[in-house]
Amino acid sequence: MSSTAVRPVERKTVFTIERILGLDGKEQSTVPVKPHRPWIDACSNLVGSESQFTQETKCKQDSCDRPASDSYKRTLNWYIGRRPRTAFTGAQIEILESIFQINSYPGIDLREELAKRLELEEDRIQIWFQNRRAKLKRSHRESQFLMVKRAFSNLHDQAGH
Amino acid sequence: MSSTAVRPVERKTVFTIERILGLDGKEQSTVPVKPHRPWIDACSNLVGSESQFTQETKCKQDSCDRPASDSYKRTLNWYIGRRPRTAFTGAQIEILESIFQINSYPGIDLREELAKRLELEEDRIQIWFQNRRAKLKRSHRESQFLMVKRAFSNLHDQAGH
DNA sequence: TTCTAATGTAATCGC
DNA sequence: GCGATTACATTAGT
Repeated sequence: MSSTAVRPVERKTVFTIERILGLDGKEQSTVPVKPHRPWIDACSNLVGSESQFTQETKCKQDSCDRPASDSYKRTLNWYIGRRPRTAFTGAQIEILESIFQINSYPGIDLREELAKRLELEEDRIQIWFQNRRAKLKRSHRESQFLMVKRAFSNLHDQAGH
Repeated sequence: MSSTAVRPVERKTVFTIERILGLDGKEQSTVPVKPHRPWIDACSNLVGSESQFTQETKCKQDSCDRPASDSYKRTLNWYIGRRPRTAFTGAQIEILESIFQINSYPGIDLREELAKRLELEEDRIQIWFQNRRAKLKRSHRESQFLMVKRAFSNLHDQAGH
């Protein structure tokens, strides 16, 4: 496919098998790595331990691909037992937000303190601040984009008349 | 002389947790975080641009009101801020489903390809696959639940006689 | 009503 | 820690 053929018409890209399977580009080097799941211990050590991962991994990732040729990799060992999503209460969010206004990079001691106060694990706090910073960054990027766009519109308007 | 005077309080830290928690909920001049609404650019850059986001955030909250008039549904402000629901055609669904059978995690290149073919935005494709995966997972959970329930019933039946 | 497109965000992985 | 991506819970449109 990649070889140059003497064709008058260059065909558009086609649904190749590789592409549909998400295999185009590279081959899978799927070494199943056991992810870090500390909270699983409590609830699932009764079942046959050998089938737990082989089965699950397979059924979720038998179609999982390698880094696609022109973009990102979704070649992660697909989440086997993902931590149950934490639902923060309104009061917790309120506190976290107010801290965030003052310090968006709380050190370990402040995080521990918060964890104690809010009755959350320190890990949840850390993740929350990470995601919160990402959100802030997104919003900044977006408003910047809008401002640039608007500036261009204004230029156009002025030039047009 | 050698011993320092006993002071009841000597505080150097200003931002203690207590302090931060003490003023919770009062003056958070939080910069309103803007949601990601790329499609607004295309259709509403003529209107007064300064009110665009202030309006939209609140209208999500109390949007659960009746339309003032049925004919103007689309133009009323409770709709602002949410992408109009995409209605896929049967043919589009058919293709998407057939791809999904093979690969439920299409990479960016396959998604772009699909987008071109089906005349959809790549984002619609991505969201579709996300929702489709969620649906599959739901159905798996449900059937598993049924199987477990049935197994229990059988146990009961056998034990009961 | 049911199903599902869209949204927000917690959790995950790789760097 | 960050960027990218996913899963999950929820809202809302048809």
